[in-house]
Amino acid sequence: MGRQGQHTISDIAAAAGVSKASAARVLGGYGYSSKDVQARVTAAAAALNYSPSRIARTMRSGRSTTIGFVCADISDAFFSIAMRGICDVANASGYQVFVTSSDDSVDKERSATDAMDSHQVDGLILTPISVQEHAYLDRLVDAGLSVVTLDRQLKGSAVDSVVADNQQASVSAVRRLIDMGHRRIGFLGSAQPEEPPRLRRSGSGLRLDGPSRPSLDRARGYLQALREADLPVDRDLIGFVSQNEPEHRQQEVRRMMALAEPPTAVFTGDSYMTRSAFVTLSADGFVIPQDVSLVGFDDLEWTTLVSPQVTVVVQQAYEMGRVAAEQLFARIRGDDSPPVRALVPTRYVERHSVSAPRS
Amino acid sequence: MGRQGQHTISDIAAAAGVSKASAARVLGGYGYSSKDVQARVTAAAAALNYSPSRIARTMRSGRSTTIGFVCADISDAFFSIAMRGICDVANASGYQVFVTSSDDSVDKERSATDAMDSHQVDGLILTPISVQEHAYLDRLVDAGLSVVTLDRQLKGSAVDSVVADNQQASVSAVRRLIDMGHRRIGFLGSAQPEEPPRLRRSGSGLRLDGPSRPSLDRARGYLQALREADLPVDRDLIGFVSQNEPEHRQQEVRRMMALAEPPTAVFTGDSYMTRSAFVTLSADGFVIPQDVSLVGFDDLEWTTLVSPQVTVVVQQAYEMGRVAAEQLFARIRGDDSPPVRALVPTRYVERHSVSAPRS
DNA sequence: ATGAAAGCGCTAACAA
DNA sequence: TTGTTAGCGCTTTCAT
Repeated sequence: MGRQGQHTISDIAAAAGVSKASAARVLGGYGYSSKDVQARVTAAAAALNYSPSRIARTMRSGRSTTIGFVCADISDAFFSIAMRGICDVANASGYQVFVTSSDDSVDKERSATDAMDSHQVDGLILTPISVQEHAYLDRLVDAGLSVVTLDRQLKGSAVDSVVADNQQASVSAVRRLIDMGHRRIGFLGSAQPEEPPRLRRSGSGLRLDGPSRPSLDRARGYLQALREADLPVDRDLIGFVSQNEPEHRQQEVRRMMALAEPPTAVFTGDSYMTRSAFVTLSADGFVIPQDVSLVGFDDLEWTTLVSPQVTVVVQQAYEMGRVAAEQLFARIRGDDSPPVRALVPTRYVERHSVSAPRS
Repeated sequence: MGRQGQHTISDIAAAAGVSKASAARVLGGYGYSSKDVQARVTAAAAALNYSPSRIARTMRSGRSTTIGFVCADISDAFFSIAMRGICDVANASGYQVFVTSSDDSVDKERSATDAMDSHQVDGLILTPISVQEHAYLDRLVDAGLSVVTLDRQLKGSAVDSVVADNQQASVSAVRRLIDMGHRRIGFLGSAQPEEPPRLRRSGSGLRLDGPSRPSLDRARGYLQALREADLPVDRDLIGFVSQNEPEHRQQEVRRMMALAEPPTAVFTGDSYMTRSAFVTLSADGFVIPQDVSLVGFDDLEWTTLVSPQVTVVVQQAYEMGRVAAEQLFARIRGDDSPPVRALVPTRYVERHSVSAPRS
């Protein structure tokens, strides 16, 4: 009897009249054992309601059958849905999963990953804050830990990543607006304060430098769609709001709509911006879509309950979590093929916030 | 060097020129050690970037510094927000937390708790499916595991629970409607298919038998408010919809509004029912609140974005998770006072879906 | 096919 | 105050 009255493998072995090693072989499902021994051990385990100590197993084997998920904020809808996908895959393989929120703080992220490492997780899924600084992660990877990043990709690191097809999704959404006749289309997105977006002239248009990030890739898709349609890019029609200055979102919407030539359609790069745009436009008396069309990112419940219902590009959060976990388990099982960058498709859901521009 | 190139306490001891035990005392922060030894061990640990193996520590000490959270569905807003509260408390104490969704399946709940037990969690927070059958939980509790239930209470079990002040919140909300002049108030709630609510005549009114559950306690609050105001209880103004028949929600709203004397106000017992009521009433041409007032439970984002904004009773999910974790840690630290039933207050947020009844 | 024995990294008695 | 030693429960050689 070990941990608080639980039976140990020695109890089972004794009850079955075999050695610890034989009992372990049957219970662990490895090595050789005769039918007779199998039956006796199985019976003894059932009779004593035996459940192996995963801790002892981890200690000895080095594998814990646990993984970790470190995201910005588990109470955020996107992450909690992705978490569900991760858990479903993990649980199906007998794994348990640890979760921690990093609040977009590099320190918290670091201590979370370190803590999980000290619990010897077999793998880690995370949404890294900084796609630039990841030395501490590389150290874990070098030490043999399997890592998959979700929603973001590390720059210059050889870990797998799973992201939505952000740029292509944005190209399609903006192209759709162009096809309907819009010529002045605004883009409103968020930006990481630490790694602000840098727009640069490039020939006739603008180019967006820097690493791949959902917010930036969506802006890139916007620029690409304009370029492909030979439409001019107007710097005034592009707005980035720092994530730690949410009060600026409304200001940015107002600035854009107060332009001498305001946009006839607005494409927003994330759910917060979509919400701000919808609320601000409505509050300021703009009728959607007659006065201005709106296409947003992410499919939150409210987008179907307001009037008009909002046309959105949907990120498949559950699917992204599922794919990330599948990829992680492939690595845990020993797959050592080159790093992959999985693109999870998005869906364009047309509702009622888009129409052709007024004459 | 142990687990994939990590240093062990022996490495630190050797580097510091002391015994394993001394190094352990310094690193583990227990027992006696001289300043000199402390300094050398700390320096060695820092130099070698040492991080203790929590697995080995758990093995030896029996405490894992992990807890588990088993909820119905981690992608649900209520649970993911509660999870955040749990994590914040746990992480502040150096604990990691496992999460699993049970999908309201007794089998999944059972296998999830068993799995967590085999990982030797120091405590468990869960939202039990059945408040009646909990033999397997009692077994874990008897074996010394600390357990706190969240949002639901086990009937006839001595474990701590943390729930919203459902009945009182409902009394207040319904009383507010009564004070505004409403006499015919409808109640619409959800019910567990396995443990359906049983309404029974009791004197002049109706009584609701069965265990304490959020959905039932809210209905009880509704009944209590009517009773206290000496208003008659009309069975037709009470509707329960089974959770696995969501399509019946709309039917129930329509049935009630089609009554010869329809309600002038509706109180809904959960977020799903609130949503259905809002959508159905709007779709059917009822103007809220002129034709019918609406008070809902839970404060989801959409309730502030629709028109009219919905008056709600807010459950403080984060706070509930926080309180549950605090209680759990008190038990883990050895508190053996009698079981507590913590009531987390709700907030009544008046918005624009309520007014006095028409004449 | 089975058993004996070593040992994963740490903590906790105990001895010095 | 410090060091020695014995395990926690399991897996994994290595013999048999």
